[in-house]
Amino acid sequence: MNSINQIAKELKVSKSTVSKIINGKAREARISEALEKRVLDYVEKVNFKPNSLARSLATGKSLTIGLIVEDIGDSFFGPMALYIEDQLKSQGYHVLYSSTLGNPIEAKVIMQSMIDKKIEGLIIAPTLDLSNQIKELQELKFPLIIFDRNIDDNQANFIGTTNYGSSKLLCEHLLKNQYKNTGFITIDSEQSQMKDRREAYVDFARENGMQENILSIPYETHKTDAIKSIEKWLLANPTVDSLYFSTNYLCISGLKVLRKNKLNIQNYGIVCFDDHESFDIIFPSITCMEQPLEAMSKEIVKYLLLQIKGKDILSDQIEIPATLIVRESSK
Amino acid sequence: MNSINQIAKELKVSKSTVSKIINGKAREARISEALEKRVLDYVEKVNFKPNSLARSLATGKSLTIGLIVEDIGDSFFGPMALYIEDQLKSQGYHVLYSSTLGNPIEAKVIMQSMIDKKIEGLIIAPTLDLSNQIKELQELKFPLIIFDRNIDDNQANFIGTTNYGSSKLLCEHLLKNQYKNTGFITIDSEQSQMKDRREAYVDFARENGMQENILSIPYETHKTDAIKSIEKWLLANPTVDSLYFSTNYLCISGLKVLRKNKLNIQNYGIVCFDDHESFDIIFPSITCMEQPLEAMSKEIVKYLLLQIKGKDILSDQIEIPATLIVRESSK
DNA sequence: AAAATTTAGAAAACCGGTTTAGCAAACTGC
DNA sequence: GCAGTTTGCTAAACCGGTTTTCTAAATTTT
Repeated sequence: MNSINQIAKELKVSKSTVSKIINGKAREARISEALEKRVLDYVEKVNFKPNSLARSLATGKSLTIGLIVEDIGDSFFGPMALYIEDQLKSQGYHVLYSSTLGNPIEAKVIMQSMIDKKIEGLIIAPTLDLSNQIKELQELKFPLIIFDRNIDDNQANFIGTTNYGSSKLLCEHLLKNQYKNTGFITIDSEQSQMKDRREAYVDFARENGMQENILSIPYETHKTDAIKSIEKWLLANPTVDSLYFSTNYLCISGLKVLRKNKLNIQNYGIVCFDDHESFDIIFPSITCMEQPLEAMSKEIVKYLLLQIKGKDILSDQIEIPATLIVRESSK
Repeated sequence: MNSINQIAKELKVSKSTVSKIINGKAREARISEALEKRVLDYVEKVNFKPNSLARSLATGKSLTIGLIVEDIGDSFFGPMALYIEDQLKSQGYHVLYSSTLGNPIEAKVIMQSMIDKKIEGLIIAPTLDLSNQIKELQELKFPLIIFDRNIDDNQANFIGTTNYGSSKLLCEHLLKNQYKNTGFITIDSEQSQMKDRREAYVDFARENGMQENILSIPYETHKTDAIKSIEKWLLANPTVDSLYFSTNYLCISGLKVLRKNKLNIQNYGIVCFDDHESFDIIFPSITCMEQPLEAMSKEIVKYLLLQIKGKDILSDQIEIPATLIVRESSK
């Protein structure tokens, strides 16, 4: 390994001189072009790369951003992470990411560990129970973006989609298509995006004198045997004429149930919050609200950089509209 | 912010003493229990967290692993990343990840940048054209795992699935079910996993005197308008009685084409390499080879840690069998 | 031609830790 | 009771950079 010290020794110049030249500050440090060239040539020759840990320690800049999601393998967070990374990369930043799997204890450990690593900003889809940690960071004026789901009484920058409004649009869409008794299948989560979707359903039902049929599946089981609960519930609620799934994976579970029980999918109106790769290849194709992934990721990066550059913490709460994609399942 | 220096000054002890106590080396450094307690209490009180950049610089250990995939938003790499992260986390490591999107130039930049950040090991699904960089690392005895697709003449540790063998099994499966003229739809990629799958198809066709029908879609277009090429090709090859898609997203594109053209999916036998969430909710459900994601990620982490701990570079080439999942589409 | 500036680079301090060497006091052995 | 050890801790060197301060020589000013 070669260090700036060795180079200095080899060339019989001072390490500060080498440092300045490497960082393109030769002119302002009034270093002769001859020496500059000599150093740069040598650096090139031995393929010297400065140790970025040392550099970060000295400058206080790590050029690293933390990204904490629920599950990087998920069809929402995975693509979001890709977009975010792509944009941050073009600004010279690296991404240190981690998945919480919804566990607040794990989330706290991850946050602390990232901060210990001197990340310059944090983008987080918070688990429940993270308010204190987030507020601490915010008081320290630490660049911070909350996304996807909000926390109570949030003073930090938030970026997400219009969960309440879009959820109502989905309900409305079903009613317009003559579905008058919608079942709402969701997970039992107090996360804001889930609460908003549910509230909109409830409000809509009340406003229109409709029956409220809600299946709330415990959060922990949602990806394993949610199927069983849905099955039981569907059989117990034969009068329901349409189904609104609050997430795409619940919808997929629901579709499996319908297939398995040889229930005719076409007898139901089906809508879902969030799109999925499979929704337009199956029959009937599934009507859904498509979240604005790219637009959200752009705002996230934009606001984070504003905070980092401006050293001013922002508290804008931004909701980008989702798009209703009408397909066969709701006709 | 508080540093070890400030703590030392505050408590009027030497910083080396503080360092040793913080690192649990009080006993072996023969520091009295009284002093140890006094320091620990103070550390607790001011909530001191050592600067991990400084620590890494001093110790040469960053406890960070680089993970380079093609696309973190993909249904193969996303879940793989989750598994890998999860296991590395339990060993105290962090993950610095990045997506190449298949671009070798980008890949090189990412590799260099991760190395500059003093990662302790690298897990990479290489793009083409990365042999030199990889060999350099390997000569430096740098802990390194190649996964998913291999590189030519690889001397480094490789972990993937049985692409050739499993591909043959898929062909065999179709033949056993009386499909005698299979079309193979793939991307025009020289990556090893793709080459292996294609070769198996070609070999099988020759061994059984079957016609070879291959559609090779240019890599760049594969996720955007692959659909058009598939459409054209299908219409131009009416005698094909079955379709073997070399990846799940190609299969999804293919299914869209079939639907769009009102071609009866059931007239074809369909198989696909790699499973997908949607394959058992659509009709007909799709027969596929399921890659052993969890098993592969376990081997990856196991071997990487062996290299890191043992300081011995391994060159085992490991292929974990994929599982044939028979569904309706091939009956 | 002496004083004041400028030039070109060296030296030193610092970032915040770890690690090795050093050292006075207390303890042991004979 | 004095050398040899052990104890308990401090001081200094180091990791590999950046940044501020310093200085000798060259130039300019007056």
